[in-house]
Amino acid sequence: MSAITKRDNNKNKMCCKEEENSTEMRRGPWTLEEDSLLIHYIARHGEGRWNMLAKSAGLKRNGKSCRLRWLNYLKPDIKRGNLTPQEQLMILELHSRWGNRWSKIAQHLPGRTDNEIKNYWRTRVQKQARQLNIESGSKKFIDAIRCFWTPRLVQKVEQQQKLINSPSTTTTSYSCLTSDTNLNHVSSSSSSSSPMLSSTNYNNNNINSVIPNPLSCSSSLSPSFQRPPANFPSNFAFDDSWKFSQLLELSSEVLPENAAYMSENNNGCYSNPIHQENLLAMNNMTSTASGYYGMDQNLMNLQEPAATTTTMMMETYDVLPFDYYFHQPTAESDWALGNMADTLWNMEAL
DNA sequence: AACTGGGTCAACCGCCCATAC
DNA sequence: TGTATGGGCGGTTGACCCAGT
Repeated sequence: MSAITKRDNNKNKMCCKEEENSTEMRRGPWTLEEDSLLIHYIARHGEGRWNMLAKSAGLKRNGKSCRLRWLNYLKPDIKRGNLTPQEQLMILELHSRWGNRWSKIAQHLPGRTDNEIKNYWRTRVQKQARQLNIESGSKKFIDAIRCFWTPRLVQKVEQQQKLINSPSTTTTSYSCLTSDTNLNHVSSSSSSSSPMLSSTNYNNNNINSVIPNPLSCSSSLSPSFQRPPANFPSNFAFDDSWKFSQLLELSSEVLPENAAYMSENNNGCYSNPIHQENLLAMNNMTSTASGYYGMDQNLMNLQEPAATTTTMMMETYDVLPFDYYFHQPTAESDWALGNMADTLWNMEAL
């Protein structure tokens, strides 16, 4: 049932309450009349100064309530309906970067509100974690997302693209996350964009090679973080010509099978030395380290993105493919990967 | 038909920060 | 510098829906 219908159901109830407390601020569900007042007032005078706006508009609401109603429900560009796989994928990606920074995440999902994303995370993602009896934010949870849910969503996106594109073509335009301008604003002043999320062409065969088969995932993975292999190209750099397919090709050629190591801090959180020792050295770029669900951001020395939006996004996304590539599940999480494979792979999108 | 338990999501709460004075 | 106010944010609540019994 839509919120409007729900609101209508409450209308009589609220009206009665309003009569009782006519001099007090109203609370609870908004009526159509209130919505209309707010919409028309903002259309004439614009947003902001919410307390004053509430009074001027003749609403018996406090400013915060008006602001919330407008931003989460009435604003014209609010997108309705279920989150698409692309959007779900985006949320997983961005949450891995920023944690529960819902408003920040919402900025990169046009038409979606922080409240909606927060609800999605709590009702879908955390629910799945509970059902699997794993703590959301735990390492097992991270592995589950990386090894199963994300590839599953990527596959869904891929299937959608196949439907859109000619079935005869062998190369798919992986533009899922920019197709509806999700990231256009992110890299607005630069031609560079997220390796994982950018509009990038890649070969279907390579896609299949990096989407782990859940049933073989745990057995084929090294039990810890991996150093970049010795033959990893030292001149590899993220720049405008960077293509996701490059990494996919590398993944099949130089997937490290030894020199595994990991570090663990006092809190049992894993730090990723790759960022400090290798990626920084190789690519001379800013480490964003944390990136992983539930990690202590102080311990991980998470730096808030700098100055411009473009810079911020480049800095934060650049590491992503390496995270997915090198940050292999640990031995302790192998149980999860093995035991959860069937459950997760058969699971509908979050 | 009535009840129940779980899921969803709009709305609220409380805290924090920035700004004005 | 201290205080008041506005606004933003993440966490939580509770009304409602719906499927199962």
